[in-house]
Amino acid sequence: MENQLEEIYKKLHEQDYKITPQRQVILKAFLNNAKEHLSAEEVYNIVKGQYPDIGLATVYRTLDLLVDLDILQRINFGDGRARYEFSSRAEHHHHHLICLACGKVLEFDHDLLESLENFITKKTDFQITDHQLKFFGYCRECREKGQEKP
Amino acid sequence: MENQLEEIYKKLHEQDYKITPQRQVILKAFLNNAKEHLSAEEVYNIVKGQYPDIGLATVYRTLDLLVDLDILQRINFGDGRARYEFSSRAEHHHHHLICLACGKVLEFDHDLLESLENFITKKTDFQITDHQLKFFGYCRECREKGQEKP
DNA sequence: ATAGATGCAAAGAGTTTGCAACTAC
DNA sequence: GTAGTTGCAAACTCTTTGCATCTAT
Repeated sequence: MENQLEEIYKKLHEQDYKITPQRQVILKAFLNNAKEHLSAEEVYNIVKGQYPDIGLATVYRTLDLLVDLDILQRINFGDGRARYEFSSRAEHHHHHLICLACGKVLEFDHDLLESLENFITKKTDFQITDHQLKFFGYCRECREKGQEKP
Repeated sequence: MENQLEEIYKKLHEQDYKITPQRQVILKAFLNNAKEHLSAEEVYNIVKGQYPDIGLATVYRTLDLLVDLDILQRINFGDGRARYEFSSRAEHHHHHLICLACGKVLEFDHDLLESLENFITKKTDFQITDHQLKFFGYCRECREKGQEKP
């Protein structure tokens, strides 16, 4: 986990990007909240604690950079804002279970979509580099606490 | 195809929604462009031809209504705007192949995700009602016309 | 007749950008 | 020293909302 940060710094260095304190606190926010899917605003709020002068624009620019460098992956859960998680986590493929009642996002590990990818590429000549599989439904907690949403 | 419209009108009637000319032209826009994944603005531009006084807000309100009634399904392809397709098409499940170079969205028919849904529900106690599977990559045309994006 | 629907303009939310000041290298 | 980065505010894009007017039933 700690040398994940070193590797990222190295990657930034190699591409002549500077390792600014702002970028450091943003990366640490993701490391410290590895189970979350943080939005730009959530990152901003976390990071303001350690670096109060940071601007929201810097957060957006850093997130864009990290996505370009394939360090973060941008995901959209349909709640009107982009969310981010480490790409390295996406490599051991997991899928997202999005609760339609409370909006919570659970994860489910599952690596068996490669065969489908190969099949599709064979059939359609579309070269697949990545996939995202989302399931929508209702989590146990929401089903238990009343049937507001069946 | 034509009685699909009748069914939708019936559904609107049953729920005491009025069948206004604006709603009619919007629905027809989707019927006439069944292969597209139209955005609100695209619908607006199509529909202005037949009904020049229509407002963009009406398009948004109608799309919301049709999503609520499960006639349309809202999809997000990561291009910063919501897109829509008939839910009935989603029922015979197909997945979206999104080209990272040109943004084109191809489709691939495939119905075999139910077993995975059942497996996940069993494992996690998350009750799944729907899923969305997107593949990202490069279409043949973009691969052929130069390797701008490898 | 009347509940619901519309068009317009203004407001909101999320994100991007121009620019002068700053800083990691 | 300098190219790259930052914070701020303004701009932009997509979407939603308030309200007076209109209309399908």
